[in-house]
Amino acid sequence: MEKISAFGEHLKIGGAEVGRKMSAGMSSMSFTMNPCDIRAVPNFYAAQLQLCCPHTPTSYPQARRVHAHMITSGFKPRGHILNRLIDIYCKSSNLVYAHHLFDRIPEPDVVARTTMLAAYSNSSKPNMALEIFNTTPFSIRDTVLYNAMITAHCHNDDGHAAVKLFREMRRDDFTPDNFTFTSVLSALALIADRETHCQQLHCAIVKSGTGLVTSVVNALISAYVKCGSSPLVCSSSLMGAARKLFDEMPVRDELTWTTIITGYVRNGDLDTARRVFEGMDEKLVVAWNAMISGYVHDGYVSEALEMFRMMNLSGVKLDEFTYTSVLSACASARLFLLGKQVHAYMLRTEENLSRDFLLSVNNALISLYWKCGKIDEAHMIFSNMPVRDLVSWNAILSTYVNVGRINEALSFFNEMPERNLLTWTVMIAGMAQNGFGEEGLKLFNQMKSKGLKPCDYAFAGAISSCAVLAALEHGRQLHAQLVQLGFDSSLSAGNALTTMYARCGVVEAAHCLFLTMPFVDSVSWNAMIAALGQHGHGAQALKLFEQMLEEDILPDRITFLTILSACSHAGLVNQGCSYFDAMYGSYGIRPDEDHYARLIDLLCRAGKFSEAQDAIQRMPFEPGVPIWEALLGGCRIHGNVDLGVEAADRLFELRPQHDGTYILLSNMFANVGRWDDVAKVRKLMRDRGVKKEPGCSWVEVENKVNVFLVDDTSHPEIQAVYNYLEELGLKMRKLGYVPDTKYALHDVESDQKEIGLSTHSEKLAVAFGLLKLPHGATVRVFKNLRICGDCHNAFKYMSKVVERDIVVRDGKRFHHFRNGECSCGNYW
DNA sequence: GTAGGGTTAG
Repeated sequence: MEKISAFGEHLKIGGAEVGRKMSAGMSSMSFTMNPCDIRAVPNFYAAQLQLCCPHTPTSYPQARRVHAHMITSGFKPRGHILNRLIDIYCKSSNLVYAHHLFDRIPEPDVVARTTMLAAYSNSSKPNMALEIFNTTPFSIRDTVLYNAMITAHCHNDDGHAAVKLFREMRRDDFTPDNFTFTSVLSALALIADRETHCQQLHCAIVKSGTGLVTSVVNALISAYVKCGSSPLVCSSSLMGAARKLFDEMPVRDELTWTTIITGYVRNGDLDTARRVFEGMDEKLVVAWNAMISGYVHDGYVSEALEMFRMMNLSGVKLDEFTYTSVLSACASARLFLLGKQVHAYMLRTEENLSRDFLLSVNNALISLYWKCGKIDEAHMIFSNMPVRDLVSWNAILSTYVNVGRINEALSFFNEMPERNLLTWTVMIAGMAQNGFGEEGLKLFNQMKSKGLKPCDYAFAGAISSCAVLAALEHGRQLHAQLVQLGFDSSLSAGNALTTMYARCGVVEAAHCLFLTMPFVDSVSWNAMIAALGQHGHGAQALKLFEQMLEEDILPDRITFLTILSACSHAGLVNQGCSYFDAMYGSYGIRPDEDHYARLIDLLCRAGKFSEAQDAIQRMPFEPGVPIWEALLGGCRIHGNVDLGVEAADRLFELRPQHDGTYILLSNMFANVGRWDDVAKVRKLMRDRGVKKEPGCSWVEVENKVNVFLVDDTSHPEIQAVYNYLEELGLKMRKLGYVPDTKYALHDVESDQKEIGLSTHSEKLAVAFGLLKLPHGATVRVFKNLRICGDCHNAFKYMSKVVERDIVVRDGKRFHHFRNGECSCGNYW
């Protein structure tokens, strides 16, 4: 035997000298063999490859050196040596190279096939994995191959396929082993009707004799836990089954403990999770992390931070999961300084932070910064990141979406190297929140055409888009799809549907939905209270609010905004004022400018101008646009010209290009017959180049949206509409309707007063709806601007003449006209 | 050759 320390000098195989051709890198190798014995060669290579430890950074260069040696020496690897090479290439992410080798094997054995299959599955290439499986002759298949394919289906999020394959392998007499059970159990998390499967698998495991194997019981516990977090089953009994397994298993390992703890965390039982955690002898990082993230997820920020402190004291090494959870806790509690301290502590104490460590921490930092209102700083972190992943992109996208900087968000969206379901969902919801309903629906369809299956959040975004557009039929269709897909118990979708039905004018449907939702949160309550308020059911809105308090749901700033609006719409001044006082007094929520604006609105509508002015004086900040707008609106209703002019002046300073102020001011002058001032306002508007947003109304008929503008002549059936309006006008006048010409000025550009009135867009849309919708059906019309006073009056008469309900949503609120009355009680 | 726990983006 000859000791060889460098290839270059000595190695000869089969008489061929190969050493000089080897790369310099080979000189680091050292091994012993008999160069004359040709039979030893495969063993020599096998031993060399055995030294390459997969998943380590050196395995790939080592394997390449050995491989290069084979090539130059003319050795053709086969069997287990080839399989080993393929395996190392796969595990060091050199899939192309591995495939190249695999492809040249005339009849690859089941081991080579399994290796390649798993590699494709791990690299998100499910079709390639499936192809390998399907082309494997039945005669050489074995349990391991099936196990790998079941796992591949799991990686592809196809739980049903995994379960189906499990059934097939049993039918074909392959015996499931530990790996089979752990894999198929993890597939259950992906399917909806998992509970039965879980119990059946439990039986099969007991029968198979693997029921006491720790890894199998761990997977079974995990499966029961995941069944329990499905909203439609009784979680306590399933958690009970999981706990029984935990208590009775002979040997527990690290995974067992963390599985049961995360089980309790996921099922919202943090107290039990904590007790089990306390029972652990040696508390592992993963268990600490599970507890911290559980507390963060359920909003127990101080407990999460306390856990973090204790963990740090216990001497366990903190990892990126710990830091990201803690930073997320700081973000959700808006504890900006603490978050920065945690970050600083990490930089001070942790050494040699890996790429992945920094990546996930930076991702968490982006959301800490934006949630604490520091948008530019969040962007700075994003820009300075040496590597970004999808999470980073989604975080920065959410940043801009959430502050309503939709154009910037859109450019991030377009720039992103890859997108996932969450990306689309954020963008769709962002469009809807910012009033771009059409764009929201367009993105929703685009997402589907890319083959992505929308989740309930994505549906919620699309449904909100329908709410913006008042596209009731479209919204109903999405609702039907939700039910078909089994998302009908989803909280986010339910909340979106409540709002959609309300904003499309069907407050009854909104209420019905709210009452049948299996789970509700404060958003649901807020949505329903807002729905009732917008539709003029002030008393019902307040009743629902009281009910919310009785059920121990804490009101938030949004709740009070909706309550104050409801009081304002229904003229409930005293109640509104006392709720305003209770906000801080009883619930510790400081009123912000929007709350004050609603208070001013409430007071002004009731003509209490001195109280309104007092409130403005008392505000702890300078009044801005919402305050002056509310004041001007109230002044218009009550003809308080002096105060109105003052408010308008402030608005001209703050927002000179906004048309609404000019229109309100001009209407106010018109109301009191100050025509010279009306003319002055119109001149001012012209001089400043301010254009009035054209009035536009629409009505949905047979799933088609029909849009009407002022003096419309473009709609194909417009002549019939004009004729019908004339016919209605005669009947209305008989009942006492007199057109109010001063509202003609609502449309500043129209000089033909009475004619102008009869052709307001809302009148055209209502008439069209009455003509086209089935007899007796409620007509629902939507207008971009506030409804005109004369139209408001006319619709009251119209509802009596035609004996039908007419619902109009204008820029501010809903009006339900029935039998000569309007639900708004003439506040609008 | 195959499996199983914790994180950051709504």
